[in-house]
Formats: sequence, C-alpha cells, structure tokens
Amino acid sequence: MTAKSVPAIAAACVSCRQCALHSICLAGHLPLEEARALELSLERGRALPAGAALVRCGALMDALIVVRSGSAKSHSVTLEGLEQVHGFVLPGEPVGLEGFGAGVYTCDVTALEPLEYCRMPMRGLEALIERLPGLRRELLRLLGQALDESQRLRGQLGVSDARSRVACFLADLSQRLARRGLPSTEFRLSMSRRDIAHHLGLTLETVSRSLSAFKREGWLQVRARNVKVLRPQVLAALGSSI
Amino acid sequence: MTAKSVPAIAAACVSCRQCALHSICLAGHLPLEEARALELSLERGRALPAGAALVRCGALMDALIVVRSGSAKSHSVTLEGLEQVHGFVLPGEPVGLEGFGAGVYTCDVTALEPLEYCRMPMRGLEALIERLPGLRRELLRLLGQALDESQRLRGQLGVSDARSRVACFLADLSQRLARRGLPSTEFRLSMSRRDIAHHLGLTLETVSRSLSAFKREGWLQVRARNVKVLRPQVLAALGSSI
DNA sequence: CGTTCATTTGAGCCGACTCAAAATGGGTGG
DNA sequence: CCACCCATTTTGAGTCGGCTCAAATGAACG
Repeated sequence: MTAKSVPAIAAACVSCRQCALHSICLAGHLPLEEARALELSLERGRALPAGAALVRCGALMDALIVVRSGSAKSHSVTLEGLEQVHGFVLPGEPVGLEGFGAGVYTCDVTALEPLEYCRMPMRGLEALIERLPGLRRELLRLLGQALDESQRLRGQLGVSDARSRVACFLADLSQRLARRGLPSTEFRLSMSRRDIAHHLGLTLETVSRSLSAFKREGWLQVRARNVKVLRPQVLAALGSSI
Repeated sequence: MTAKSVPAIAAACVSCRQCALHSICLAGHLPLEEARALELSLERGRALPAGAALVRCGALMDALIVVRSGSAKSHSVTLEGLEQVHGFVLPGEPVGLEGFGAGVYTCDVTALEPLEYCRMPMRGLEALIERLPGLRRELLRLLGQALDESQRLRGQLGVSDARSRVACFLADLSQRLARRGLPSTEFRLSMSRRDIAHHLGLTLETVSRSLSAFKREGWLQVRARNVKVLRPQVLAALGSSI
C-alpha cells in the first residue's frame, strides 16, 4: 500500500493567468496595444533538458527568466565546495532575482526535469519599466516577496528541528502546487534527498529518516520520490508551529 | 588587559555620500534641479530613543526608511512566540525592504540605541521612480542585494557550526563598519547575546561560549559588549571557509 | 539482466541545547 | 561617591538530536 506513480511536475504547464508574470503580461490596466508590445519582446516556450543550466553563477543577468513548466533548483557552492540549495523553482516563478543586486547572477539554476521557460531581455524590460507603472510595481513586489520568504525560511531553520523542517518543506511545496492548480496531496518530488537536505541545512540521511518517520506514523505515503500526503493538517502544524 | 570602552555605533553618523541612498540622493546623472526636488520630499534627521519601533509588523509601508545613525534590529515573532532576528541595520542601510512584497511591513525594526533616520514617503517615491531611471535601478539593486545576502546567510547557517557562525557575524559586522569609515577592529556591540543568538540560530549560551573561546585563543578581546578584533584574518577565515 | 545510483536503515559519537548557578556590569537613588 | 539592584553575561554539568561512517536495500536505465 504505497503511493502510486503520478505525473511529474513537468507534465503540467501553467497558463499565462497563473504565471508570476501574469500582472506583467496583462500589464495591469494597460491598453491592449501595450500588452501586445510587451509580448513581442517576450521569448516564450524555450526548452531545456533535465540537468541543464537555466542560469549560471557569474553570468551577466541579461534577461528576466520565468519557469513555465518543469522545475529547477537554485543553488551555489561555498568556498569549501559544499553545495547550498537556495530554493526550488516551480512553474510560474521567476528565477535569479538576486541578480538585480549586481547585474550578475550569483547562483546557478539547474533544471531538475525537462523544463520550459520564458525569457524577457533586460534591454526590453528596462524600456518597458519606464512606460508601464504596473510592471514597475510587480517587479518590486516580486523582489520584496522573495526577500520576505528567504528571511522567513531562514528563521525556520534557526528554531526548528529536522522533522519540522522537512514537514515545512512538504507543506510549502504542497501549497505552491495547489496555487498552480496542480495536485497538491499526491505528487512526485523532482529533487533528490540530497537536494532537500542541502536546502534545509540537514544531511540526506536525516531527511530520509524524517520521511520514514512520517510514513510510520501514517501522515504520508512515500515510495522513492512519489509522495502522497494523508494528513495535510498534521504536516502543516508540524511545519509552522512546532 | 581587556578592550577599553569605545564610542557606541550611535556616536557616528554617515555623510550622505556613504548613505545607501547616495545614488538616490545624488540621483546618478540627475540635473541639479531634480536632485533638489528629491531632497524636498525626503524627511531627514528624525530621531528615536533606544528600544523604540522604527517599523511595526503589519503596518502599511508608507515610506522607505534609511538609518542615518545608530543601529537597529529587524525581527519578527514566530507562531510559537519565538523571536527570530532577521538582521541588524547599520547607518546608511535601508529598512523593511521586504515590505515591497505586500505593501505592508512583515517584521518589526527596533532601535538598539538612540537612532536617527531619513524617511521618503512612498507617494513621493513612486512619482520620482517614474521620472528618475537611476532611482529605479538603485531600488532594484538594493532589493536584489538584500535577497542575495539573505540567501547567502541562510546557506551559512545550514553548513557551519556555532563558532563559524559567530566568527562570520563578527567579520561581517566589522566589514560593514569599515565600509562606513567607522573603526572596524574595535567597536561596541549594540545588540545583546540573545539577539545575536536569535540571528544565528543558536542559544545565547552558545554565543557566549564561542566568544569566550575566541578570547581564550587570543583572536579577540571581549569585555561585555566591547569587542576588539586582534586577528581579523583568522575570524574571516573561520567565518567564510571552515 | 546486470550495472549504477539513490535511498533506507543501523550504530556510535559529538556538539549544541537545557537547566542551573555564579559573576559581571550598568544604572539608579541616596 | 558609594551601595544597591537588576539585567546581562559567563560558566558548568548532563542530555539528546543530528552527524558520521557503514552496509543493505531499492529503483532506474541501458
């Protein structure tokens, strides 16, 4: 009695309405012509195989990239050669926003599965920012939100134990999937235990043990990378409060 | 033979040239009249006593605030009532940038000592953003930089032990003081051990023990909140590499 | 069907936490 | 100026969670 194989995250593709660029594409209160002008400089539907680099650390940030389908991990390597995983990118989410800091990407973003993305060249973006107030606001909003999430997650890591972190990770992932209209209680993890561990400041063994513990207590089914959440409330409670 | 009392961070006040708003105030390539217009809507030199709130969680973000002198801590409270300290704000640094996410501040910022700050109302800011390309770029840069720093710090917390974190904290503080032209090897900590601990995901006892260990090994002098760094390289190495 | 990588599980150890008490420092009022 | 009080900081002892090292199991792919 285990979780059955379900379509990978890659199989689903958000519509423009659910895209993080939604309010940019539709450009708030823009007249139709302006919205069209925007889509003209937007390169859509580019594809990458699993394991390919969407963004490379140190490269000039010459475009704003948003994942359209599939998933990726944002990561970098410390001076000692240890990998830190900053986060996982789901469809509709922008990539490499921290590149606005220096105009250069400061981390790698790697596809975890076959992936599609949209690309908005910076040159065109800056010109549009000048004309479109909604775009300006949306960009600031995205950055502010990313900053808030990063700080909040860091707080979590500081105060919670291993099981809470894993629960928090699952709850967050589930919630983000739900927001995209994807199945949120039964899904396939596109990242390895090692990736999860490096994201949560744990070892892969500890992540595995936590998942096994959840399974043993009947809160979820885990079989390899297939997950089925049986007690969402319990996970959410573990993740956010204890 | 201990560190002598030195002026608190509060005693120093950055000039506009060292301010994070520098490129905003001078507004890049702005004609003089525009720079003057900017300073007109900028409220400078407001003051707060130690312990007062510079920003309150949940409050509407109606201005962009930059600390001018003194220092503050950015913090919030988890659901369980545990305090998490997101960071410490030094002169010249902006405050509450994550408020751009929802238009509402998502953390408290509290003065650690008597403090002065500048305040740029959002209404005026938005109008200026429309007109001044340099201001737009600077704002995105600040947000991107903050995001990058937050992610980088989170990575540190994930992989390093207690002593490395404390060393990293001291090295970072020292570097930021130096950038402001303040003494960077001998200074007074404006925050408590508890604040440092909650910032680094440790307990206050562990922070104290780490500082004592550094003292014992001759890397720095610590006496209450007065710190004198004797071996900057060692601290930096501990913080960034081990 | 075999190879290879990812994941699970076990045993033992170490560092950071918890609980507790002593010491230090800063500030206040007499 | 001094004595006192309070909060902060330091130090100690013991426990436990997560890490390390190691081996077995399971899954994926050609």
